[in-house]
Order: sequence, then C-alpha cells, then structure tokens
Amino acid sequence: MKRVKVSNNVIRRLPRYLRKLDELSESGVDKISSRQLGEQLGLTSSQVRQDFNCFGEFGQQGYGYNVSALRAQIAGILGMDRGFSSVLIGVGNIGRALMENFCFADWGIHLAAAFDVRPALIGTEYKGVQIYDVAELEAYLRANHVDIAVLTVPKTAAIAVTETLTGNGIDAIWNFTNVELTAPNSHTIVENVHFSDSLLSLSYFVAERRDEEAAWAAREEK
Amino acid sequence: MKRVKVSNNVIRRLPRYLRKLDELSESGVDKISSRQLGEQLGLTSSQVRQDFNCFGEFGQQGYGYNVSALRAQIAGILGMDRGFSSVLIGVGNIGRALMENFCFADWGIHLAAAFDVRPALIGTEYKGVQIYDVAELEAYLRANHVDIAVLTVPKTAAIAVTETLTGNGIDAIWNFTNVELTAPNSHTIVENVHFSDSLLSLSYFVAERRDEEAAWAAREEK
DNA sequence: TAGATTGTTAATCGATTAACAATC
DNA sequence: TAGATTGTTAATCGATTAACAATC
Repeated sequence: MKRVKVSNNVIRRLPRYLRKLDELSESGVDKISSRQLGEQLGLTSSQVRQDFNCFGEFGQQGYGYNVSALRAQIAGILGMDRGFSSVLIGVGNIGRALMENFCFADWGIHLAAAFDVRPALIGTEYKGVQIYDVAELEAYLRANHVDIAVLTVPKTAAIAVTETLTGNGIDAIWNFTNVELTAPNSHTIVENVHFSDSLLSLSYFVAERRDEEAAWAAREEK
Repeated sequence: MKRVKVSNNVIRRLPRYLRKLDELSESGVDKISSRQLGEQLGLTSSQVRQDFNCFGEFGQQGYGYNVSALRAQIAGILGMDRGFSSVLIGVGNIGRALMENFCFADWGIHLAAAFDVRPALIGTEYKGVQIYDVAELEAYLRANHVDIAVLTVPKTAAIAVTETLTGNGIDAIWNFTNVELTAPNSHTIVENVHFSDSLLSLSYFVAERRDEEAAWAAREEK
C-alpha cells in the first residue's frame, strides 16, 4: 500500500467511507460507482476518486468499486487489521458507556483492561473486561504491549494519568477529558473528543438559523 | 455583529479559541496578541486575525486583544448568550455521563428535561433534571420551546425518536447514536458525535507511526 | 515619538473540481 | 463493439500565509 503524506481532510473522510460501505453491504449492494458513493456522502465523484488514489487503485474502469473489496482496503488503511490493543482508564459514566455500547472489536481494537481508583470497582469485571487499580497501571504497561489509552478519567486526574501513560511507552491517547493534552512538542498522538466544541458548533449554526428566520420575519412585516 | 457566510474551518476553530481564552483568564492573563494566541493553538498570527475579522474588529492596534472582551465576543458569535434550551432523550450511560459531567449551562445551553422509556427512571430526577416518559415527548415539544435535542438513545430507537423531534419543530439535533441522521435534503441541523470516526482516525495515525518505526528499524538493520 | 500590533489587501499554497484518455 | 467509469492530469477555487499601511 502506498503511504504518502495524506492530508488531514482525506483521513477524516476515510471513516465516513467505511461506515457508508458497511451500510451498503448490509443493504446487499455489492458494487458502487464514485458518483453514487459521492452523492450519498455529499461529495463529488472526483473527490471520491482522488481520495482513494492517495492509497492505490481500488476500482475497475467501466465497472466501479466492489463494495466489500473497497471496504477491506479502507479498513487496512485505517489500521483496523493490525490488532491494536488498548486500555481504558476511568470507569465512570463515560467509560462505562464506551465499554457497554461501543464495540471496540468492530473497529479492530482490542480492549484489554480497564483501570479505576474506586475500591468497589477494582477486581471486578465489566462487559468481560477486568478492572484494575490505577496504582497498577504502570506495572501493567511495562508487562503488556498497549497501543492506545482511552482516557475517561475526571478532569482533575487527567494530567497525572497522562504522565504515567506517556512515561511508560504509550504514544496514542483517545482523550475524553476536556483538558488540552496536546503538548506542542509532544511525541504523543492525541485524538480529542471535545463535547463542548461539538455542541458550540451546533449552537453557532442554530444562532445563524435563528438570525435568518428573524431577517425573513422582518421582511414580511414591511 | 457581521454575519457573513463563514467557512466551516473558521467555525470549528471558534470553540478552540474560546477554551484557550478561558484558560488564559484562569491564569490571570488579560491581554494577548494574535501571535501569542496562534502559537498556543498551532496557528499563524495571520490566521487568527483573519478568523476574527470575519466577525468584526475585536483588537486594538499596537496592543493586541483584551482576553475577557474577546472571549465575550466569541461567546456571542457562538450563540452562548441566546438562552437556547435543550432536551435529552435516552438516559443510558452516555446520557447520564452528559447530565452528570457536562455542564450545559457553562456553554449557554439550558437542559430543560430528559426522556426515557424505562419505568424505573420515569418520574425521577437526575442531577436536577426531570425525567419524563418518551411517550410524552411530542406533547412536551408542543407545549415548550426547545432549540436543541440531545439524542442519546440506543441505535434501534434513533430513527423513530428523530421523526418525533423533526415532526414537532426541532431543527437541531446533537446526535450521539452512530446512525447517520443527515437526510441529504433535510432542514434539520445535525451535529454528529461519531466515536468510531474519531477512534479510526487515531488508529490511522498509530498505523502510520508504526510503519515509520518499522522503516527506521529496517534501515538500522542494514 | 518609537515600538508594537492590528486590520486588510495581495500572494501563495493546497484542496477540490473538471476533463479526458485509458480500459474494462 | 459501445457504454460506462476509472485513474490521472490540468484548471479552478478557496483557504492560508505574507506583507504592510493604519493607528494605538
């Protein structure tokens, strides 16, 4: 597979292609053209073809793309077949929500262990995943290869836990705390899930919509 | 305030400016230049100034920007001072995580009510928010003005609830289900929080990193 | 006043779109 | 073969960066 420097925009579209292809598969569709795929995602056919051509030639001229073959290619590009392993730190509401409803395995990630500070949780199992004491995190990371840490601790614990993680070989963090972990010169890959950023974008669009409505109403008035 | 058509990239940066300005405020910083602000967010000073100039003139030549004044401007642009109201549907783990840990009020959104189907929850209160039967959702929406619906129901209920929402005047949905709600021709504003997209992007970057490491190791070998 | 930094115009860069030869 | 659709190059568009006059 080619692995040239690919723009961030392209990378962010790959998971959307994957979801759409899974949806098509479920509906029994087994071939699709760049034009059809683009229409369903709000993209031009050119963009779809350009995106795929960053990584190789996945289609067949005059035919289009085979849904399951293309799906497999994209899954490979995204690293879903690499057997990445992860641990989750912080079995609160958001941690439990992920353990319960989010199928890590569906996306090729093995959730190997969870950690918390609360005695009532330590030593128990939740959804088939063992919960350990955070005090054991360092030892665990030294004994086991872990690719990704899922950070779902309270804000106050975020920095300390992050230091334990990065100090013990973790170079990728899926961050659900609203603490900014991205040290400017850091070696660590951080993917932030900032709920507030998402809600505020929505709020912006609602405000814009309300202003438009008000402008219309004012025009009617006259 | 100007409200010209602003690019999506700019809109997505606004919440980041807001968070950074809050952080600066907390640290007692009361003025900042576009250069300093840019450095702390990984942006050029030009970009920072261009972004703000989409909406007005918030700085002072030779001085820079007043942190709290700029913060207030951005809050206004994002609609945080409009008193938007919201309801949450689905008081499962993710719904509870939001109700418990996410301060809607901090972002100018009032969470007015929650809805669920489980008898054990209906009629109770969680974190000061009343939980109603989903069967009452339609009546509630007709009786109360609601700007935003927070959708945290299981996948299987997503479509039916969305129809109730859009059929009763809701034009903005904050969607936590991994169902694609964005009807191509829809009037509804949908902001998706797709956990899987986020994790897969992270997975991509990890895969890229591992490939680089492997390439280095292979070079050492020779 | 001199220094600093904005607001804004112009230049550059990169991403998206269009076009078309290759080919299934 | 004729029709369809890719892969890929060229053209366009928009976003970012650079530059600088205005001005605090």
